[in-house]
Amino acid sequence: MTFDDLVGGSVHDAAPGLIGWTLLLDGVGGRIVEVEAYEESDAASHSFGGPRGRNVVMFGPAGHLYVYRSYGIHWCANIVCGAVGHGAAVLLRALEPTQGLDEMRERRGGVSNRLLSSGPGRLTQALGITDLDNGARLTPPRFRLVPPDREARVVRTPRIGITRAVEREWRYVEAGSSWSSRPGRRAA
DNA sequence: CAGTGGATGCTCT
DNA sequence: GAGCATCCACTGT
Repeated sequence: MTFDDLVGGSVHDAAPGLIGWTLLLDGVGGRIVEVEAYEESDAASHSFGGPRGRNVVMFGPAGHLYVYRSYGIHWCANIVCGAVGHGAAVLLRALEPTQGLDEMRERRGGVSNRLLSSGPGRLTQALGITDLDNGARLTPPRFRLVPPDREARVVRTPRIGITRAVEREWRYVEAGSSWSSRPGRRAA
């Protein structure tokens, strides 16, 4: 399975399928251990109601980044999925840091390894992703996506921090990972 | 451990 | 003017 095939299909296959892939930006990053799926028919999604304003990238080609500002302070990054015009994306919620830890620590203000990239806002800060990357293609030389070297076991839970469509269990976490945004809690 | 509240800017009503 | 796809510091067990 290539990255293009994975993200080019349904976001509901791409989201769990991305667990275990390694994301690198200029050689800094790690294993994807937590994501959430969003799509157009989903009241919690920025793409709900069609392409307007900040969400237009979600309706573009798969394999590009959709970056938005969260709570006025943080950046959050998504991988656009599915066919052009469908408004689907996978929110990157946590990485297990594997490469460039010194650089991540510097960008994150010297926090512990556990907090380097375990959370959507932390992850973008650790990798240096900002709105300048909105719409960027996830291709070399800047970005690299490396397939899993072993099969990841994935568990499914409700999404975090939303108030609408809360009954949809579209959050996916690597089973047993201590690098998710809330390890040690329910369905980490 | 759990719970609360502040920071801060963009989108939508 | 309200409401966020968040994080951190602080409080109280």
